Amino acid sequence: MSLANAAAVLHWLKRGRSDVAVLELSTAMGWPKSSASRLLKDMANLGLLERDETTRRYRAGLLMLELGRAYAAGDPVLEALDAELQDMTQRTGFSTGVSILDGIDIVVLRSRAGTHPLRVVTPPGTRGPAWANSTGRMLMARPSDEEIARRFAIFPPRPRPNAPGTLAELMALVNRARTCGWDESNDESLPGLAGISVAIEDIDRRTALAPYVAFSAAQVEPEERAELVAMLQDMTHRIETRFGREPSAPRLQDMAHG
Amino acid sequence: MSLANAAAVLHWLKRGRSDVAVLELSTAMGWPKSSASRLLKDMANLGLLERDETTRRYRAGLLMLELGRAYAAGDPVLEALDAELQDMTQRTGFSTGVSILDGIDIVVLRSRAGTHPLRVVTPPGTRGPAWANSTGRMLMARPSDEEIARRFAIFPPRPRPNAPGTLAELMALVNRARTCGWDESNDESLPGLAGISVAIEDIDRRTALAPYVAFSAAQVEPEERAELVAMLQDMTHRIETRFGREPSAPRLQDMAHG
DNA sequence: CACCCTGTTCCAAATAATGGAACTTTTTGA
DNA sequence: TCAAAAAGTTCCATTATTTGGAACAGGGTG
Repeated sequence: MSLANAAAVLHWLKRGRSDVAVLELSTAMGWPKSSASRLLKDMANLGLLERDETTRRYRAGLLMLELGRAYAAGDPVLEALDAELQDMTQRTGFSTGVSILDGIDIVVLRSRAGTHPLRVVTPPGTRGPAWANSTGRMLMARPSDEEIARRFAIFPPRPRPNAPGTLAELMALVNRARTCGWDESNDESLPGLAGISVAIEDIDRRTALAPYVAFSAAQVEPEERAELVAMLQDMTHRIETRFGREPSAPRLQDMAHG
Repeated sequence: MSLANAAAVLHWLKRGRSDVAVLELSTAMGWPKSSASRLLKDMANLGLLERDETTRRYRAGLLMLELGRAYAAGDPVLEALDAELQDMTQRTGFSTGVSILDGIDIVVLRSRAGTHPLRVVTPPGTRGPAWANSTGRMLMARPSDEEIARRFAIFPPRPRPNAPGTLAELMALVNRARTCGWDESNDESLPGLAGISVAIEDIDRRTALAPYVAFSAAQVEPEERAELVAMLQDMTHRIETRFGREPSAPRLQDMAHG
């Protein structure tokens, strides 16, 4: 089934290497050399891959870039968030973006780098650990406890010591996010990286979107963080009312946050 | 041949609609309903597409976003350009980016929106007419005249009155770009949009990259444009020397530019 | 120059894709 | 509210395509 094999190649390219050689693929997948060679050649001819003639290796094609751009393009809630976040980055200088939940990961849909010296760059398409992210936990506020428990049946290793390492620890954070309507992370996924996020329901796509602000953990004092929380909550409130929906989350509470 | 059909679906999604329904695809491709239904379902199961359960329509999947991000990621010249352009946007407030040539089109690889009120937003993956773009003409400075003539055997319609409409007009602009080492466009592809760009060889990828600045045509005076040209040329000069190559293009000349 | 490593081509056997028809579900409109 | 049309799905025998071992071709290296 060549389609399944082609999809396997793409998924394999997604996780890890940016490049594939024929023999590499052959051994990794356990396919005969001839099959690997033929499949890669066919995929390149169809525009799914590109071939570097000098190294004879294959990489993702331009088609992927173009299709990736179209992902979620035109979604009204997402576009509205994106526009507001751009203003927020301009006013505060911090990096901002929007993520969604995919299994136990978050995937960045939109982002822009801040103007502060320490730039946090997570371009659209970046995947990260949902359990070690404020965005991930805000998005996990929606699914039921059972659903979350099922996804984390085997709990993944902590990316950093600060991240939750057990289901109980994660659920504590998720519950905090549920009651407060916002969440923050500190040095949990990447060294020195901190973030604050909220969440908003996207009716069209039947998922939730999590707008976020990211900054250096050492860079921002608690008072300023409270300010950022308020900005994010005001933003979602504005957008929810604009799209004729009940503002869902409570606003502006409990800045102590544990 | 299911792989070819799947690729056809992806290319079809790229050009135009963001959505496909079964019957739509069936009629567009001339396939039986059953084949269209099966293929779309299979592609969704393999993660190439996503299905909107309410509308029963299919769209590109997350996989495409993730593979798109990886496109050209890690290419040293591209990353260097991207970093420098980010500074340039911060200093000047204008939108900047990097494009490549693909046939008679340009495709944006990297971009960021400026801070000026009129924002020119062309996210990575955006395709545009190379003949009606300063970036496109800078990139066409490399191929031979014959090669260009072959690509434009049938000359495409002008996107705007200002754009070249014949091969002769295009070649005049390309030759200007060749001698000057930079090019500008004014209201040629999109109403009121102007841009300036240069080009740099990318040895690794065996293509040329065109960094650009984009702005509102009415917004920027000739003196400031000269300034922008100098900034772009200094940037490429810096990068060329950093990567141990002869600076190729002449610098800082003929600002009148026709 | 010969060897090893990687990639390509070939062809018969085996497997998976194809498309018409029947069937189910959703939408339309009277 | 209900019937008819439209859109989508499933089924299955036929057909065509994928598959993989083996032989072949480059190309770099000692």
